[in-house]
Amino acid sequence: MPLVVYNTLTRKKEEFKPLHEGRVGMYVCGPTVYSHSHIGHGKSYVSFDIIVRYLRHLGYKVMYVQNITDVGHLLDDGEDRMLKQSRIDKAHPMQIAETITRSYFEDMDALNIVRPDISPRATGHIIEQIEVVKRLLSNGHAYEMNGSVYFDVRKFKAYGKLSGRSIDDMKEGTRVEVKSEKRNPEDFALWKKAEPEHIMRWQSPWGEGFPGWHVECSAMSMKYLGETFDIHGGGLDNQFPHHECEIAQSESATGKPFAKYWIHNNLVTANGQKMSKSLGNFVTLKDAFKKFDPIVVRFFILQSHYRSTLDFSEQAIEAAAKGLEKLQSTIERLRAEIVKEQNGIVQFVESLEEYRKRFFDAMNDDFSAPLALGVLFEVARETNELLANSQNASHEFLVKLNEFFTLTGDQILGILSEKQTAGEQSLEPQLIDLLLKVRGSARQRNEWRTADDIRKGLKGLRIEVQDIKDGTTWKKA
RNA sequence: GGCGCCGUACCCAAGUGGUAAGGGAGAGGUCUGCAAAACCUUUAUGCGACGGUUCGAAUCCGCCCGGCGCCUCCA
Repeated sequence: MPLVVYNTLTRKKEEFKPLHEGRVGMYVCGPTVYSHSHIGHGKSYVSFDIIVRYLRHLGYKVMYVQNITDVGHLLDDGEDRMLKQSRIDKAHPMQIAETITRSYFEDMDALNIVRPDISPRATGHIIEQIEVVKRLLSNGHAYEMNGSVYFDVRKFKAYGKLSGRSIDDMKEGTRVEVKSEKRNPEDFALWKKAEPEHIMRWQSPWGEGFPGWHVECSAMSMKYLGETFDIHGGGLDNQFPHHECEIAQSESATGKPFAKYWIHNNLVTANGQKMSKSLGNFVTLKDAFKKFDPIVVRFFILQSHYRSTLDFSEQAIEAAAKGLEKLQSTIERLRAEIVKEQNGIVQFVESLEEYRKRFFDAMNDDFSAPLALGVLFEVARETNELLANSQNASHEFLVKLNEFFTLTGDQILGILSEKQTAGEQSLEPQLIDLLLKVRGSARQRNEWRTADDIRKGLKGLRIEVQDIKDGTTWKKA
């Protein structure tokens, strides 16, 4: 089964075929850096992380570009997001941008998200953006008005092809306000004239100003990936107008198709309502990490498909935490067992190859991580069964199993990291082992009080002790 | 008003024409000094309601009910 992806542009699943053999150019809309990321951002970037990891697993050389928006994102009242935050925090907008950018990467790293190859800042690409605007002016797709430049939407016939709407449909009931400066209300700003009090300003052929929000993505994606590239991703809430406008201005500027595949991830809801900064019903990743391991958050996100909404609740994420723990403890036991010499012959009822096939079929079907996870749980159940009678297992098979989990759970899904290699053995585990040895002999003498005290004491230090068939294991809680 | 999505067990969530994955919670059991883990068994004659197409529908079509998203701030 070849990889198929759902393309928003065609509204159906298509076989994935990159423009250039073996290579994939991928651009994903990054954050506007004015406040800390929340679970919704987590879902978005975890989803695209899976896509990048999987494409790389398939052997594609992926160039992954994800922008950082630090200028030009305007509010309803026309104020720049960054400027508004800088006024609130009494800080320079670039201070905010820097702080939040760092915070963003911190959160993404915690979620075990592979960093983009390039994270271009909008303010670092003013020249490139001006170039796009100039091209649009010279070929008649844009017009200048009092120091601002607007895109003439009526000149781009295909406007609406991504979001499936027509300009005429949008007229009724929209929030579009008629600004006298624009020829048509649906036109959007490519470049805005800076008022005297506006701090973020750059010199341009049309006077001092700043770029519009949409143009940064066109300029930066084309700079690093070429005028036509493979995948453009982003949140569903950016499908319109942002992505529609990107297509309009890019294709008008170059005369070439922009992105071949458009991938949109769905949103996180809380009590059925979209989690968003403006609604204020969001949980920041930093807050979530105080209660849950970041990998639990990642796992929670992967339990639903990227194109489905995911309803966030403590109950749901706690259930996820337990599920992940089950999976992790299976892997831990497997890896502990693997170092022992084993001569058994017993394997699974269903062959590992069958499971492998089901896993990759799931991933090939529009990156269905939830289905793939289901397969991992089934393999884990069989593995546990095998390990319960470990003398029956063949060493060779256990190694194969470990390879399977490493490839699928660690490399592709990013939730089952390989145990830290014991390069620098710290004192801690040695002390714990020593303590457990003492406890073991106490148990042999039926001194249960001592044994229980040690177990209780270690639990207080967040170390969980478990007695198993031939010995005692421990893990950090 | 326009465009679009969703409704599957107590909770989360796959499945998009062949007879309901997976996780959590609950119940019973095996193992066990106790605890924990693990394993086994069990929990939806039914997928919002009603019609229709079909040998066969959660899946396709129609209508209705309920929820949500976008329509120039959002991942």
